[in-house]
Formats: sequence, structure tokens, C-alpha cells
Amino acid sequence: MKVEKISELTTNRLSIYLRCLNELTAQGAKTVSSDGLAQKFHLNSAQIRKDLAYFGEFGVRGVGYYIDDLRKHITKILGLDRRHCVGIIGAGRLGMALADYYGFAQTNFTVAALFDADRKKIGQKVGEVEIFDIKDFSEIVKRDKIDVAVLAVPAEFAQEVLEKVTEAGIKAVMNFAPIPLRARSDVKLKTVDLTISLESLSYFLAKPNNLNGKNVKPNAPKARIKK
Amino acid sequence: MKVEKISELTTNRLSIYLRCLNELTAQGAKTVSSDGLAQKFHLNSAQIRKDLAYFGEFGVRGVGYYIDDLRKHITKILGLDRRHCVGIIGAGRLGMALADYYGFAQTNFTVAALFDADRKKIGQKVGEVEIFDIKDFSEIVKRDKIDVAVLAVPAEFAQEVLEKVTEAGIKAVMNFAPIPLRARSDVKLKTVDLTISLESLSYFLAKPNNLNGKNVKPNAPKARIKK
DNA sequence: TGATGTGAAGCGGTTCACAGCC
DNA sequence: GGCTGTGAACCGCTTCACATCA
Repeated sequence: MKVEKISELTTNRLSIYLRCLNELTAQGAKTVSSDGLAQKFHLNSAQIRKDLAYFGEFGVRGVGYYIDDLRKHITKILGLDRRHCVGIIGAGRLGMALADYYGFAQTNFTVAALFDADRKKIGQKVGEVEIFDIKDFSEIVKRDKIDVAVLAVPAEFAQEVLEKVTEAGIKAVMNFAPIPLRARSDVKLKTVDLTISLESLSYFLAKPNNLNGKNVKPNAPKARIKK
Repeated sequence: MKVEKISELTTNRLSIYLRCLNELTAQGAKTVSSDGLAQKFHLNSAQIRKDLAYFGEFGVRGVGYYIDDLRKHITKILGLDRRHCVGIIGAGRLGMALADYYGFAQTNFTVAALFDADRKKIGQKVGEVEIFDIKDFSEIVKRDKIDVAVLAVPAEFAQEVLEKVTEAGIKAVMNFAPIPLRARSDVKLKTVDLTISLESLSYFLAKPNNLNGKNVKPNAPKARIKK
């Protein structure tokens, strides 16, 4: 175990490992090897071992990883051992869809409130979640201990909303506006840009000879050379 | 210009350049240098030049790029010079929100149809878009010339829906189910996994000393050494 | 023996630095 | 002089290969 800068690619994979471990638990397995995990989704086993080794020596040589133990470790590492409260800004269709997105509930995230500037929307409810005036953001954040903000507002307002959110003390923001934002360096900003993803699909369609390289497996299972 | 494999990172950036060029046009600019673009979003100018040079010599030395000309080139490269028709599978909240997502309309994508298996939903409309029986997928795809599918179905059905979609001849798929799917190698699959993004935020919150490295700019504007 | 943890090699993408051209 | 296009250096992530240990 080394104290190094952990890449976001690594933490993303931890999420995937965790999901897979949950599945394995459901199937009644007790241990799993890095090779076993690697085969399930087509990753490299060395990478899995390396990812995990950043955080500790969780494995047992000759055996593999105890699933339940490893699950607890990853849950802890990802901070999923405590609930997070989410505030969604923008009660348009996207914001409302996110408000009852199954994925939030599944992983210890609770949507505590929606926010909008539109008088007509304020006070209404989406499922269990009430829509508040964006003016009251700071206050509600404190009251409900909101620690994650989701921006589902039009691109032209995204930067100013981000600043408002930052002032309220939020340190983690997920942005759906298709525009690059500037965040303070102590704030984690994650932008999900659907426009870019779409245009990337379009590029592929315009150029169909450009095959999906990821699925071509060039790794003939090379014999291990001993010595 | 070289014929090489173009990385997806490059095409993603092309989307961003295109947006910026549109903005510049709106502001009445005629030309822009790679440095000028680089400053707008905090990229490296060499990278911009390299990205563009994969596709041709669009620039003029000593001048920069003619904005209108470059826009046309990028639009063509990304295949945005023709309309794409999108079919969304899953008329839950997410699917419906996507059906009238402003981002689709903005970039030459039209949502032609929604699909679901739920009898009660079939025949209803979301804005202009009708909800069809998933059984009729192939047929509607042909009728409406749908070339992009969006999967907004629960994770457990995603793989089978992907296969159905593939059989119908669709070559570009955007998946919102939080599960890694296997696609045929001639099909471009792009997964947007909100769960992973959320858990990545959670990791950051659990470990606040882990600053947002992206915003720390280590590149002191080094003096150029002329021999 | 069998699987982990890890230095070293490999690889792909980014940045530098400058020749080439307007 | 200014800016593009590009080989070379650099950097970080992935994969290999193996020493290590239950």
C-alpha cells in the first residue's frame, strides 16, 4: 500500500467492482479471485489487484478476496457507508426525472429537495420531493444537510447556479448542462454532457468503417512464460 | 494529415470546439487562433492543432482558422450535416425527460419515437412523440429511419433490449442503464452511468483532502527558449 | 500450489519546441 | 512576425511478469 494520488479511473472502477461483489453475494459466493472478477466484465486482473492495493492489502494469497470483507472496504472507501442528501436545481423534465431516478436511491443517495425559480412550480411535489424557491437554497441545504447538488438548468444559467451552490458550502456537484464550468478547486464538479455523447455517436455513424475497437479482443491468451 | 485511428477523446473535443465556434460566430468573429480557442476552455493549443490536423490542414499559418470554414469542416466530420433520428426505449421518467431534452433538438437529433412494453403507456404521447409497443420496434425503425437508439430501461432488461435493437439494424446506442453491456463490434455503444458518477462524488466527499486536481494549473507560462 | 501485490515494460495521449509557411 | 503542423519528449495509465506469501 502506497499513499499516492488515486486516479478517478480507479475510483470509477471501484464502483463497478462493488456492484459485481453485490451480485456475487446474492449468488452466495464467499470468495473471489481477481481473475474471476476480471472475467465478469472484461478487465485485466492485474488492474483490479492494483486498484485495490492502493487502499490496503485486502486479499489473501492463494485464496483471493473475501467478498463480504472487500465489499465493506470498498463501501467505506467510496464513502457509501453514510447517506448523502441531494438537491436538484432545475425542476424541468430532466430535474424531475432525476428526482425519482432509481439509481439515486440504490446507492445511499436521497433526493431531499428540488429547486427552481419559476413561481408556478414552487411548492409542488414530485413524488415525495418538494420544489423550493432557489432563493432559499442555502437555508434548505443547512436544514436538510444537503451535500450534493445536481445542476439540471439551461446552459446559460449553469455557471451562476454553480457559484450560488458553492457559496452555500456544497462540495460536490453533478452538472448536466452542456457547457464546461469553472469550479473552485475545493469543489468536485462532474459534468455529464449528453450532447458530446450524442455527437460522438454521430461521428461513428458518419464513419462506419471505424469499428468499435473496444470489443475486438487482441489478447490471444498468451502462454505464461516461466523463466 | 495522416490516416490514423482517431481517439474518442479527440472527437469529444471536436464537439466542444464546434460549440465554441458557434459562440464566436454569434459574436461576429471571423478568425480564431488555436491559442484563442485554448484560452476559452482551458486546453492546450497544441492539442487543438493536433486534433484538427488529423482531418486536414484547415488553418492558415500566421492567421489562424477561418471560423466559418472550420465550423463546416467539423460539422461534416461529426456527421452533423445530416439529421439523426432517435428512438428511446423505456418510457419511464428518464425516457420521457430525454424525449424532450433540448440538447437533442439543438444538434440535429430528432426524437422520432418512444417504446415501452407497458400496455397502458402505448399510444400515449410525450409532447410530439408517440409511445409505441416495443414489439413494433423494427417496423417503426424502418418507417421513421431511426438510426440511434437510447436505452432508458431497467438494468436487468438492458442487454436483451440492446440485442433487439441491434437486430433491427441500429448501429449507434446510448445506454443509461447502470450496467456494462456487450455490443456487437459493428455497433457503437456509449454508456452514461450516473451511478458511477455519483459514487465518484461520494468518494471525493469522503476524502476532502483530495483536491480537484484538474483546476490546479501547474503550467507556469514558461518562457519560450529560442535556441 | 495458487493467487496476491508490485516493479518494470508498454502504450496512448498530451505537451513541448520548433521548422515551415503566410 | 505570427501561427500552424508535427516530431520528440513526457507523463500517466495499463499490462506483463514474477517474487512473495498463505
